[in-house]
Amino acid sequence: MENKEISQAVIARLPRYFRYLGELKDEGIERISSQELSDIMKVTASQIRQDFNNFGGFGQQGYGYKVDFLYEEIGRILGLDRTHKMIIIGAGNLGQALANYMNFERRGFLFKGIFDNNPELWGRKIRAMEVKPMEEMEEFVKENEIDIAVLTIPKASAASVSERLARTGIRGIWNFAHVDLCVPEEIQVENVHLSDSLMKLIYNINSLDDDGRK
Amino acid sequence: MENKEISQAVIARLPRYFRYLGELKDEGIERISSQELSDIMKVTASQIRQDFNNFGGFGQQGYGYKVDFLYEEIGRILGLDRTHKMIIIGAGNLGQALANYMNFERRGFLFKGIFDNNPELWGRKIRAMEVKPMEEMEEFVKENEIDIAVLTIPKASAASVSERLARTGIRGIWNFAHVDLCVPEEIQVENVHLSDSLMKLIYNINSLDDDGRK
DNA sequence: TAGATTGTTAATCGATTAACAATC
DNA sequence: TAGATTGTTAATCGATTAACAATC
Repeated sequence: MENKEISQAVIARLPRYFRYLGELKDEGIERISSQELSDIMKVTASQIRQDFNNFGGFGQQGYGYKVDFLYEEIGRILGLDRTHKMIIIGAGNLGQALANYMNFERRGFLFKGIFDNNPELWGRKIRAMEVKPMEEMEEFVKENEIDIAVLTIPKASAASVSERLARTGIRGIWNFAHVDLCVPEEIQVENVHLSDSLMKLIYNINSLDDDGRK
Repeated sequence: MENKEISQAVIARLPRYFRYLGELKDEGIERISSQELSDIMKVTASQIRQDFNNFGGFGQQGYGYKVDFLYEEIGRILGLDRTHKMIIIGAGNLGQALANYMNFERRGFLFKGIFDNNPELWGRKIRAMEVKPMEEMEEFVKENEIDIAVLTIPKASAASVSERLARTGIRGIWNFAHVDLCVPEEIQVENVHLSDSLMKLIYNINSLDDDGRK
């Protein structure tokens, strides 16, 4: 697809563009200029044009961007035109919450299985899926050509589970465990460290009230 | 506390330092140099020293850093030496998962209430807390001096709820709703956009397999 | 004291913003 | 054609890294 390495800063902004364009589309808006989008999204028009141009010229001089087309293109860039098969590892509260979140399916994220090593949970149904024992994980990943594993397990077991996953040919790990995983570089890891996020919020709250303003 | 504005890039790294230092502490390690920490954390020693020095000199030339002391200091900087009162708005799967996550309490994050506008959930117990109707939110925040609201509600209601929250004197919003909130600047917002995170993972997976390597 | 390692300044790198020529 | 707005180059800004003097 794209070969010139795109910076993670740009990639991190794509889903937000995608979200706003989707909303514009739903409102029936057909065209938008970088300046108008800039006003709505509170980022510079310059950045918007730079970002889009990393992937080719999506606009038209003197006219702007076709909302529909741009939305589709960004979706394609993000890989949302394909489906992705996922399993959840750890059927605790968070694992179940993610499994039950319908909106992921709308975007082509398909939950195929959920695993836990607590026998009490085995067989319990979560959205058409039965919780399976961890022992069955490797075979399941291979048989069902799973792309992504969602790790919602305690930090203590994350290292060993991710090693096991690495040997199955999985391509990405969405990691909610509170550790940094160490996996071969052909496996992508996206971390969601919730407590880090909360700590950042706390810092910002406290830094604000010292001098009133920021 | 600190007045010279610290960049968000630095602040975002603090929780990770805190985590590694906690682990070192648990292992009984007393001192560490920026170079050793660099090896473990895979960031440059230079960055580590720069980051710490934003908040004052925590080390000692020729010796390094005292793990214990540094851990405490970073905890203090992040505000983890105080307690923070929180409510959860939206008692769906995610709201319940967060409510049940014990580890937050260990760090001084205290869940004081959980609200939902679904009458079927009212009165249901989640960890010593009864789910309350949304109508009681404002009064509850004021009476209990709540600092932070966790928004685990659908995007459609996020705007109106955050407006209501803004009038209660809340200081921060931990936003899991998939929209950008618009609140007065004295209220800090920390977004956790799960689907954005997942899209980023998808992009990185796909960008990798085109040319084998990155 | 000699050795080690910080704190801090200077150099580099990368990302953002500004400007404008190209062009629809 | 004239006006608008992109695509893209150049300028700026900020963050990271390197280097080294200060000092424990």
